[in-house]
Amino acid sequence: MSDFAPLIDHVNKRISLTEAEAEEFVHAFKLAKVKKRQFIIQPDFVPRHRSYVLQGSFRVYVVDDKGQDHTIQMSVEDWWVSDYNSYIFQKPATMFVVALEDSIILQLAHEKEQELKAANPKFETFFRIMAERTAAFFQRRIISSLTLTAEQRYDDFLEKYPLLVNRMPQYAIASYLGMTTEFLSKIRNKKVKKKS
Amino acid sequence: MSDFAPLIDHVNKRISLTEAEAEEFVHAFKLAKVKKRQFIIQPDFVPRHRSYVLQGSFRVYVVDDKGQDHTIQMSVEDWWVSDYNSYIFQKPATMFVVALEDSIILQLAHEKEQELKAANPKFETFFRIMAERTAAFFQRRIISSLTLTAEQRYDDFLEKYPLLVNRMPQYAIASYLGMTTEFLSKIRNKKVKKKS
DNA sequence: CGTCTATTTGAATGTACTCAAAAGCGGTGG
DNA sequence: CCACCGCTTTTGAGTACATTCAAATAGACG
Repeated sequence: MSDFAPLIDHVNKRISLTEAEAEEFVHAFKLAKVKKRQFIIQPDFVPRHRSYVLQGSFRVYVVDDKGQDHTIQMSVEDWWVSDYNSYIFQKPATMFVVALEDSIILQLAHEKEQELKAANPKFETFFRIMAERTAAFFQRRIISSLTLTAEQRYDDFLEKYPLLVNRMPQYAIASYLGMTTEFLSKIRNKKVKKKS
Repeated sequence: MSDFAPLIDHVNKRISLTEAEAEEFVHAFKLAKVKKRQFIIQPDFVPRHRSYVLQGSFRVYVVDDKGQDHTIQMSVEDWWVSDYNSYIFQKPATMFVVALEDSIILQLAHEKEQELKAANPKFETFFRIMAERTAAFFQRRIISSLTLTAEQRYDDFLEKYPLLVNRMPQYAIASYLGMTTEFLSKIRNKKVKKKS
């Protein structure tokens, strides 16, 4: 039961549930343990779940024609993780989702999500709010990629996600911000010099 | 009444409404005519509506520190237009939304939207689907900005929105794709030469 | 401790930008 | 209906931000 407490809190921040509703909601989820370096989503397979991270961290990335990979999302505790497009539309994934540490997640199967939404309009509201926030989040990222230089994007990232900086590998952050690992390294090094 | 037909069709593609529901839905909207170059959203004002475009076209853009503007969205018939973040969270806008042609829109006030969602779970579902598609759309754009070169992004745009290419000014397309007008002009010119 | 992976460093290169000026185009008024 | 004005697009030269490639160093894990 206590495994589900963080998820219930998470949902209650967005809509307010009775105890029975909370019970019903979390009951749709399945606890899963994932080892470091294990993939929970791979290209060409239809993602059957979206997952709420209880413990650990994940990286979502795509690989382009040249074999370079680009981080689409990083997830830690209290975040969700999936190949958004593919999960929502139940199409074959185009992304990899890999655990960066040993992790524990709560998985919601796509059909269970449909049942929840059909069963109670409150749940429908919850997923609507989730989607809106996701869209808002993505849009902010688009704006930052259009308006900022590589160094500014990194500064922005530092400010918004100070905790992620020390937890995620450099190459993940660099490719999330749309630059090479080498260039991010140079930016960081320049900053260290400036401070002294 | 027939003014609302395209909107009803639009909604019915995503959820199915009875006639009475369709009536109730569109009744929340207000028809507005907008002259070319007129702004329907400006920074610092809280956007009171989101708008469905019946006729005409709009450009949504932000202006950065250096005074350069970046197109966030372009909208034509059967699309929605707003400053997404600001409308959803009812915060002061950070974007400009301007009519590129004389246009006709159906405006939905934020409080009316809340009433619709509260009145009928189907409407809640509709807005959830809208938000999901918006998020999916934004994510595709993030991926293209991370993985493609300027020329590839333009090719991609040509393929996805052949109709917009001839209707939108070059500078709008260029800044939507994250490049300068000059550079897009050079890309286009290079293609013309190749063809001959 | 040794191996594998991640990060740093440097030099050469490239993609896309800046700035400036010319050309093209469309709308408006005489 | 033409001529002009303002805005958009084109063109070119010089430049900058960020990449590529290669090699060295540091760090993590078994």
